[in-house]
Parts: sequence; structure tokens; C-alpha cells
Amino acid sequence: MSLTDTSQHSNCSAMSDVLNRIGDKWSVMVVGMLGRNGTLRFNELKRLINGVSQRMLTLTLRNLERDGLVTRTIYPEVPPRVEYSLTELGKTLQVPISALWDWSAENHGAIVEARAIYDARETAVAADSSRKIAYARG
Amino acid sequence: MSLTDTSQHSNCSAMSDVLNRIGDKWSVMVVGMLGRNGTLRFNELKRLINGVSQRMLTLTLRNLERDGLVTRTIYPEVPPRVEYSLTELGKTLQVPISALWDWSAENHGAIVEARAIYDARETAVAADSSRKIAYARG
DNA sequence: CAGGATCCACGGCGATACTG
DNA sequence: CAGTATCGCCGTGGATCCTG
Repeated sequence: MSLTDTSQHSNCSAMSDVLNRIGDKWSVMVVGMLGRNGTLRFNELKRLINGVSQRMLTLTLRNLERDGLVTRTIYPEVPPRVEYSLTELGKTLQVPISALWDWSAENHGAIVEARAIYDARETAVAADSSRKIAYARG
Repeated sequence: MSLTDTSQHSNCSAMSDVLNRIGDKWSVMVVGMLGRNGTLRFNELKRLINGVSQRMLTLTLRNLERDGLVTRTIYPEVPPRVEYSLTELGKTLQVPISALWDWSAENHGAIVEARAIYDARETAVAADSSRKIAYARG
């Protein structure tokens, strides 16, 4: 099975299934963070990932653990300590995610630019048809 | 700027921003389809991408167009014909997405397996504490 | 054929409060 | 510290109908 052969209709559902998890913003963040830092505690992750709520971080970690991408290690101490890290499977996922990350860093500017151009055109078109809209409204 | 350097806190927002679009399930599908088939019409895409509604396909294509990833070509015929294809920027995105796609195809089985194991353990734990739950409910 | 407009349900997600 | 439980909003997205 060649690499370019993987995108037949048959694999659409598999891709879809996988995307439902890893296509998730927080999951990508968590994998990215764990991939770089190796092992992190719950609140360390929470601090590193900007804007994540404690609820979403918990859910994300649970799903990643369930999918065999992240290990969860509980240390029976007080105060409690729980450490997260990537499994071997998770580390392999880190590769394509890293590629995506790099692409983002490199092309974010181009996207912002494209949006500006598109929006400028759109507002121009909107202004052009403003009379018709106003007419229809009145 | 090295590749491994791209995941500092600074790029978190850029990645987040990009992920909001390309992390989207349908966007990935569209890019994947266009990347393989080159140029596709609206309904061709709709047929190829299983489960997408016409509304979501429209929105997805608009966003991709706005981000400069997809071109939209209207042929003033009757019946109307609109063709979509990837821009150069879109083609570069196709690379990391393809990597993700390949990863999905290759590791989907492992994920399903991991889920089964996890769920089996969870239901076992749930059964274990069923009395306590029943007690609390009663 | 390609899509705009509208309606509506549902669930994702944040905020908050509580626990071991 | 690392969660669980509950509530409530509102955005997402499907279904449906209509147009050029």
C-alpha cells in the first residue's frame, strides 16, 4: 500500500474518525506541548496552553489517553501529582502535527494577507449592492 | 529560525488561528480531495466527501477561498458550473495534511484497539462502583 | 447546478462550585 | 493539586425551501 494510495474513499471514514480527535485544537496543543517537554503535570499543561479551561483540558487528556496517545501516571502523594506524557504512538503522531505546526508558522502571514484582500473585495461588493439591499428592506 | 523552534509560546496564537480553519474536518477533506483530483465542481466535492451538507461545503469552500487556499472559478454557463482547485499556498498545505492522512490510515487500527482496551477497563471500574452509585441514588 | 436564507435542535464549551 | 458535577449559553451545523 503506497502512501499516495491511502486517500481512497475507503479511508475517508478512518480519516474522519481520527480527525474528530486530533483535528481538535486542544488535542493538537497538548500533543505539541508534551512532544516538546516530554512530561508535564496537569497544571503545567494548563499554564502552557493558553486559554484552555480546566474542563476541556481534562476531557482532552482523557480522550488522548483513551486513544492510546498519552499516558497518565498518578503518584499517590499529597498533594496529588499526575504526570502526562506521550506514548510511542503519540510520538509518531507528533511528527505530522509538527509538520502542520511548522506550516502554520510559515504561512500564517500569507493567510492573514489573503483574508484582508478577500474581505476588502467583499465589503466593496457589499457597498456596491447596498442600494438594492436598502431598497429590498424599505 | 529552525523548525523545532517554531513551537514557542509566541506561535501558539498563530497555530491556534490556523487550526481553527485547517483543523476543521471538512476543510481537511476538501483540501485532500482537491489535492488528489486537481479540479472539482461543487457537487463532485459533495459526492466525494461523505456526509457533508451543502451548507457546510459552501461555508468551508468560502473560508478556504478567503484564506487563499482555494480558487473558485465561475463559468457563466447554463446550467452554472463552478470549479474549485487548490492555490499554490493550498498545495503546500496539502503536504502536511497528506502526512496526517497517511498517519491516520496507518494508525487508525491501533487507536480503535486502544479505545477498546480503555473502555473495557472503564466499564469494569464502573461495574465495581455500581453499588456505591446505586446507594447514592437510593 | 450552485448556493443563499431561515429555522431549530443539540451539544460543545466556559464558568462555577465542590471533593479527595 | 487534580480533578468531578452541574448549569446555562450560544455557536455549529443539519434540514428544508427557494433562486438565478
